[in-house]
Amino acid sequence: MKRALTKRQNQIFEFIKKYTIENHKPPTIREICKKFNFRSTNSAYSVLKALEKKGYIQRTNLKARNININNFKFDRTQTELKEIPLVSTFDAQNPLTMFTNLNGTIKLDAKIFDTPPSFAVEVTDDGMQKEGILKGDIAIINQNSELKNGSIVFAVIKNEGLIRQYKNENNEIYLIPSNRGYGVLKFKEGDKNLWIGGEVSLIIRKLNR
Amino acid sequence: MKRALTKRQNQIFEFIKKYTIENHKPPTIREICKKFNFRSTNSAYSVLKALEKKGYIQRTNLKARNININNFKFDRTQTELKEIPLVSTFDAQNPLTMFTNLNGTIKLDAKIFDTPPSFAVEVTDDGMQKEGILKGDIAIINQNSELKNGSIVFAVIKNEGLIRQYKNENNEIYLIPSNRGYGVLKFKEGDKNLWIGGEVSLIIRKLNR
DNA sequence: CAATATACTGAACATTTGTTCAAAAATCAA
DNA sequence: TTGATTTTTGAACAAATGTTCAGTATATTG
Repeated sequence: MKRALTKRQNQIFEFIKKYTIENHKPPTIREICKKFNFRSTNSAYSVLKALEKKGYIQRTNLKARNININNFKFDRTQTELKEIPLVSTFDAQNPLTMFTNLNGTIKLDAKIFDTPPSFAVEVTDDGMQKEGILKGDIAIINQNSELKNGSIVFAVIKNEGLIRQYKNENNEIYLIPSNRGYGVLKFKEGDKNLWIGGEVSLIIRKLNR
Repeated sequence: MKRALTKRQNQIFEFIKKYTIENHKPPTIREICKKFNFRSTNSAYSVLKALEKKGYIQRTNLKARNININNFKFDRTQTELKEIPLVSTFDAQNPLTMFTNLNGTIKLDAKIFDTPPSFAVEVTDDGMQKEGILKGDIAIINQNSELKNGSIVFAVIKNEGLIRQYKNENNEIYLIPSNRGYGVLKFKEGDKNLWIGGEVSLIIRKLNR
């Protein structure tokens, strides 16, 4: 059970939340001081320490604006949330433009991942149907995991995104569907028209849509 | 009209947006440098200046993490988390005992549900494989939704839990697998050995276990 | 072509920001 | 009351972060 906050601690905690919402970033210690007319930075600093001790925020030392507000007020277990963008436009030659037109974000319990995911994408075809990955599913992609033959990956071909099985043989990359109705795609390593976004680490399907 | 960005400027701009979404604060100049393997902080700094000049961001001098993205939509809606129990023992005659021996809990972003879910359960067989529900998946169950013929449900038969398609005809309940290797189960309505836990509203699958 | 913008390096410097130490007063619970 | 926690001050220090200067190189544009 989380310990209750004192009046002052709550004032400062509320200010931090408000500031973060309004400014898209947490305040610095001195900004807190200014708000509450503190003459010493330690006034705010010690309250931050108390908030951290009581589990309301998390911080890492020596970083500017490093207040992370814990979202779960009623939880005993410290749950870390990972917020990831849901991408909807693709460009193999400019993968980063994907993050311009977002379809919102998805928050996921970080503890269900071994390594943090990078982004989410909606599955657009039934090419991996036999693997149980269906059109309309949300695939969570891990951008940094090492690709092995057999990995299920998210690949962008020109302006289209696909989920396929990955195979690299003799500097040729094969994108293999599990469903016979779809063809195997073959690329030379380094082909500018192909970008492998990463490995699929999680599938989420909402039923009854 | 905003001037177009160069490739590099766009890469960095997109990184800033992604970072901000994920971390609820903009990156520092040195964090940008690290991402792009810049040896000089001025590499990132000068791009920031260019982005500002072209009207994509705004900055205030000498402040840490002082990047404000213009016209950027932040999803600041307070995410409500729903914590649901992951059940692992079943008893059709005493359904509530399921919640005594929990296998932990799962927290999910409430906004992805139309109606709040009741509990989660691990799928124990491949009886619904053709529906893309595989052994080992986590099924999120909605206890209160109305059952229709064709609904995918979680059913407890004696001490076993199953995911099946539901059909009620002439006061007989049929539990129908999608996979031929499994048989159709038939029960009289009111049979104490059968308890329908609810409708499956979400499927979560972790890959690479 | 010349001028301008872009893309980087490297090193210093200035400012902001976080941290620590010492201390005192106020508040609160046992 | 006593002791622990909280609240605040003040000063100094350490680390992070932003800024500037000088220089190289390439591409772009009028």
